[in-house]
Amino acid sequence: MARQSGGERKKADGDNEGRIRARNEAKILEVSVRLFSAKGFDGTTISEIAEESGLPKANVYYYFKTKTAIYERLIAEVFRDWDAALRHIRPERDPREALADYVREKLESSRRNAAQSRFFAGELLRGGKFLSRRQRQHMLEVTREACEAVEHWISEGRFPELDPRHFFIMIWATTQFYADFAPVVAATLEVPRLRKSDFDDAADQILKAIRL
Amino acid sequence: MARQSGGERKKADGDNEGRIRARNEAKILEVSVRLFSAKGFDGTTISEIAEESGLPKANVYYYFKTKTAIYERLIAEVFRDWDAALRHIRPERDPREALADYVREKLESSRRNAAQSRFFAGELLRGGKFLSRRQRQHMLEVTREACEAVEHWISEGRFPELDPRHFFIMIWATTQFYADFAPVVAATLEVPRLRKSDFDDAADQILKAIRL
DNA sequence: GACGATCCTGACGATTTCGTCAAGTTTTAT
DNA sequence: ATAAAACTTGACGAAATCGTCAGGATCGTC
Repeated sequence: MARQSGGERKKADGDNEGRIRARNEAKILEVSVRLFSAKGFDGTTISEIAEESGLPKANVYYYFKTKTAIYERLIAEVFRDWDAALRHIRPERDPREALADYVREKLESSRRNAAQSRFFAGELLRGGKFLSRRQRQHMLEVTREACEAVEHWISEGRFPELDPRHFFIMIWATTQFYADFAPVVAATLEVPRLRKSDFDDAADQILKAIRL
Repeated sequence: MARQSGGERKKADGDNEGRIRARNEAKILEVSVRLFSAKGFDGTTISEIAEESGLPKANVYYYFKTKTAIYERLIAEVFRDWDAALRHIRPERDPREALADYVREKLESSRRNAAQSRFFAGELLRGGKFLSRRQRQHMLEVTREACEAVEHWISEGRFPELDPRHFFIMIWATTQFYADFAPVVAATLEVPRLRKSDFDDAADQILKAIRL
């Protein structure tokens, strides 16, 4: 796609060209991810989304054909960044450093996008019915690659002899937990609300707890 | 089978005394926990619960005043067993053994009661709004006690110097993950469905991965 | 065998939700 | 200026849901 290069900007005297759609869709999605993550698919109504977006309901339907369309769009968006942090896991890197970067980035991104993270967790908890075959396939491939990197480390004796798949499951579970179940974590840590420093502590503790 | 205890029988020409209520409530709860865990509170309808219970809807309302009442009852039931496995963590035990027992029991119980586990996870994911103050308090106390045991081990140099609270969060997160996000785990392990042996492997790998 | 308690049930009403529509307004391009 | 495209909106219809109710069926006990 990316043909028709050269001048992307047209006239654009003000700065509105197709902007209205972009702005309104963004607003709807932003509100939706929060509501879906807090109340689930069925618990969220379009009227509510409309209200919190500052748009009349019929206008929401102008931008999205159905409630499911909004949900699917969100899945796709969240999924786009799913494996971002995993890119740190590469065979040529130092295992310790790579892992530290990975854990820190995963924690930080789930902290920053807590609503997205919870939204996605909720979807997976229900079995991930909205995930397309293509998306599942992608998850699988990325995981395989990361496992290969770990196996490479193990073969060189730079990493403990663990099943990399279980190892990654452990890391995912833990890093997700802090953002997704924040109230439980906060209660456990006996703080009113999780702050960045709690996430930093988490990263340190996780890395320290794992045999490396 | 083969029950028909020693002195259990009352008069009970048949064996119905208050049994009908017990049986029907149990059936309703059993169906509900499955449906709630699969579709959430709002996504589950009373008609559906009725249908799958083999009862007419009005009859469900005879046993439970509202949908919320069913949900709250389930929370209470699931919560009753929440800390069962934690009882293995006691200061006088050997840390390694205690932890092994704990991890194994937690994994096994979430495997055996997957629907309950997912149901509870869903509730916590949404912020645990249905948990009573008393229940939260109980969680906190039990956690504190377990942390004290770990601190005791640390003070004797029998355990790595970790923050026990983060440590337990890590264990909870990981053990829950296998049952709650079973489809993701199965995909990662590249098996069609998780079996008991996968959970056993998980326990071994978790215990092996943690620095002890 | 009768009588009170427990259990069962079809039909119903009030409300809410999704999604549509047709008619308006604003923006953009020529 | 003008016409097409993009956007906005109040009102509406069909369907689903929660929870109720009044009366009938069964059960347990004397």
